[in-house]
Parts: sequence; structure tokens; C-alpha cells
Amino acid sequence: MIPTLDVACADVASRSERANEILRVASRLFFEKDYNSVGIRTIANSAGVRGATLYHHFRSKEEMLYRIILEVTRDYIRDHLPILDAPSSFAQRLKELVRQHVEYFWAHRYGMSVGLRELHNLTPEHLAEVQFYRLVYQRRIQEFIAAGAHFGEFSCFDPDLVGIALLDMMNGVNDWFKPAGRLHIAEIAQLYGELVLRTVGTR
Amino acid sequence: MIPTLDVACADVASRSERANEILRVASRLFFEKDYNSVGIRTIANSAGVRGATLYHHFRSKEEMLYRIILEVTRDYIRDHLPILDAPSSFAQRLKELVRQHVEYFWAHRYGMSVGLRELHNLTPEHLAEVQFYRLVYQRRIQEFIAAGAHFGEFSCFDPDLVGIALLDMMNGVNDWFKPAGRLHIAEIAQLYGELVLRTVGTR
DNA sequence: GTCTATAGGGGGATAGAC
DNA sequence: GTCTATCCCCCTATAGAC
Repeated sequence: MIPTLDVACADVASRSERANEILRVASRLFFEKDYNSVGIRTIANSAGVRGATLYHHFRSKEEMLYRIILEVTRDYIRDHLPILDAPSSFAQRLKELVRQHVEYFWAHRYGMSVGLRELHNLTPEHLAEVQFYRLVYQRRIQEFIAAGAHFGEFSCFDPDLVGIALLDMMNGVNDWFKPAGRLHIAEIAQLYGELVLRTVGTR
Repeated sequence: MIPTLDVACADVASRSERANEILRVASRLFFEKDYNSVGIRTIANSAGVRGATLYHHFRSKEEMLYRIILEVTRDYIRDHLPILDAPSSFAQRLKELVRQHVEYFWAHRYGMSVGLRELHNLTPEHLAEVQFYRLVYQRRIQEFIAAGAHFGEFSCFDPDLVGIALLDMMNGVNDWFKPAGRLHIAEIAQLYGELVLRTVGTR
């Protein structure tokens, strides 16, 4: 069954507080090492329980990864893609999306980075579901860029390629950003918005 | 001891053909799964030997990863950074670097992608050495962009940020490029060159 | 230089008591 | 819902024969 963005997303609410705590702990551990370097016992200890307890809340370790990645990916898209439908110029809307993308990805970096790096550790079915959401986001951005070019606000030679390039730029920030650096994450988000406008050829 | 780019790089030549074959096999396996998902026995079997044989050629599994990442990183930089010293315009030189970066990274995708993804599985000492080379490349690009802006060919508001954004764009290609797609890698490399010139604000 | 055999530990997951 | 105990498998790495 193909999922849609309209589906109600009550996963977090319908789960026990313990289960949510386990996922919070796990996503942080997966972020700091990687999925295959973090054992069941490590996750359990960090959550203050024994290994066997995890299997009361989740079917497998992979299901934890799946929940982490699915929810962070789906929720981000559901809450942020509507920016592109706002009643302002193409440039304003794109710049705002970039700004929010960079800021949100950093604020939710444990789940978001895991969702970028560990996709290959999902089962084929789970991977397909996550990729569906990712593709919705990517295609919408590409269409938006193409539309902006069509209406003369952008001058893009290849909207699909530009869209993917922008995504890689934005997604990369979490890998190098350090809070102690020269710029605050909000400043980087702002500057990336301006950079993206150059890239799409704003007039 | 701080390594330099001037050091002679005879690693591959000084190693037995068997050892090089093991590294070729290992980098491909690390690329397809990930470092921690590929066991010693899998590497050995794929190379046509038993697990214990690997320890005649390398001290540890991590040393294999280190050799793969170090050599591919160092050799790329040594061979391609001189492009920026060519006697042409800033725009021409930058575009050519981008083109070669994208093409080379795809051609050497096993080692290159492993070198981007698996850095955290290196020992602190090995990581520091690899990061030295990566930083040489990044800083040179940032300086080059700043110089291009200084001499009026580019109009960059923040050369350091732009440099890192370009690197993320270029490094991302291997993660989504499919040879069966609409564009050949050489076309993408070409288009990325033009895209980058927009990003740095070529007049 | 490659092998067999194995050490020593940790992996994910389950059974069944409480 | 959490625990203890445990299963079976695979991990990296080493010893020592050939």
C-alpha cells in the first residue's frame, strides 16, 4: 500500500513513554557512532532497561531504526513543504524553505542525520516507504524550481539537477557545522537561502 | 608527524599484488554495505583467501580502511589541486576543478564514497591524518574563491561558506547518480561546473 | 604466504519467571 | 512491562603447522 502525506501521524502519541524514550536514546547513539556499531545492550543500558525489554516495545533493532527514520522524515516534510504554497514570490518561498530546512535539520540532527546515513540498513519494504516521502520532497522542490523558471523568476538550465544539488548542499550542513564556529546555525540557514537564490538564477 | 603533499606516494607499488587485491575487494564491499556490516571472512572469501591471511598483509581491519581512505584521498588531491594554478581565468579554473572532481569521484566511487562515509571508523590518529589532506583541499578551494572575489571575477558574500557548500554538492553526486539515468556522468560534471560558477557569482 | 583451528567476546533475539 | 538466563551465530584476531 502506498502511503500518503494525508495520513494522520499519531505514532508518537500512540506509543508508551518508555518506547519513545528508547527511540530518543537510540537515535542519539546511532548518530554518534553508527547503526551497526551500537548494540542492543548499549541502547538498553542508556535507556535504563535490560536488552530483553526492547523486544517488548519493538519487533527488532531494525524496527527502531525504521521508526526513527520514518517519523522524522515524514513529519519534516508534512510540516515544511506547504511553505512552497505560500502567497509570496518564488524567490521568497524558496529562500524560506531553505532556511527552515537547515535550521530544522540541525535542531533534529540525531534523527535527521541517521535518516540520511543509515537508509541502507532498512529492510527493502521499509526503505521503499521512506524513499517515497523523500521523493515527494525532492520532486516538489524540482517542480517548484521549474515553475519559478517558467514564470521568469529563475533562470535554470536544468531544474531537476539544480534541485538535487541544493538538497545535497542543505543536507551536508549537519556533517560539518560546529556550534562553536564563526556562524550561528540561523546565520548559515539565512546565507544558504541567499546562496540558493543565486544557484537557481534569481534575476 | 605532520604529513605533506610532497611526500612520495609509493604505497601501492610497495605492496604485494595480493594486498592490493584485498584492498580493492574490501573497498567495493565497504561501498556496497558498510564497514561494520562486512566481516573479515567476507572480505577474505571475496579475495579468494582465508580470514587469517588478511592479517599477514594488514595489522587489523581498521588498517585496511585506513589504507583505502588515505590513498584515495591523498592521490586525488595531489593530482587535481594543481588545476587551480593553471594560467586561465578564475572561472575557467574553478569550472575545470569541479568537472574533474565529479568525474574522478564517480570513476573511483568505491574508495571515494567510503572515504566520505566511514571516517568515524578510523582510529583518532588515522582520522587526523586523513582530515589533514581533506582540509588542504577545502582551504585551497576557499582561498581560491576568495581570491577570485578579490580580483573581481566572483562576487561572494562568504567564500568559506560557499566553498563548503560546493564540496557538499559535488560529493553528493555519488549517492544519487545512476548510470542508466537521463544524464551521463560527464554531462553532470559539466553542468555542475556551470552551476558552481553561478554560486560564486561569476559576472 | 597461506592454511586450520580456536580463543574470547559481543551480536540479535527468545523463553519464561515475576 | 521488566527481569534473568540463555541460545546460536558471527565478530576480530592470534597460534602454530605447512
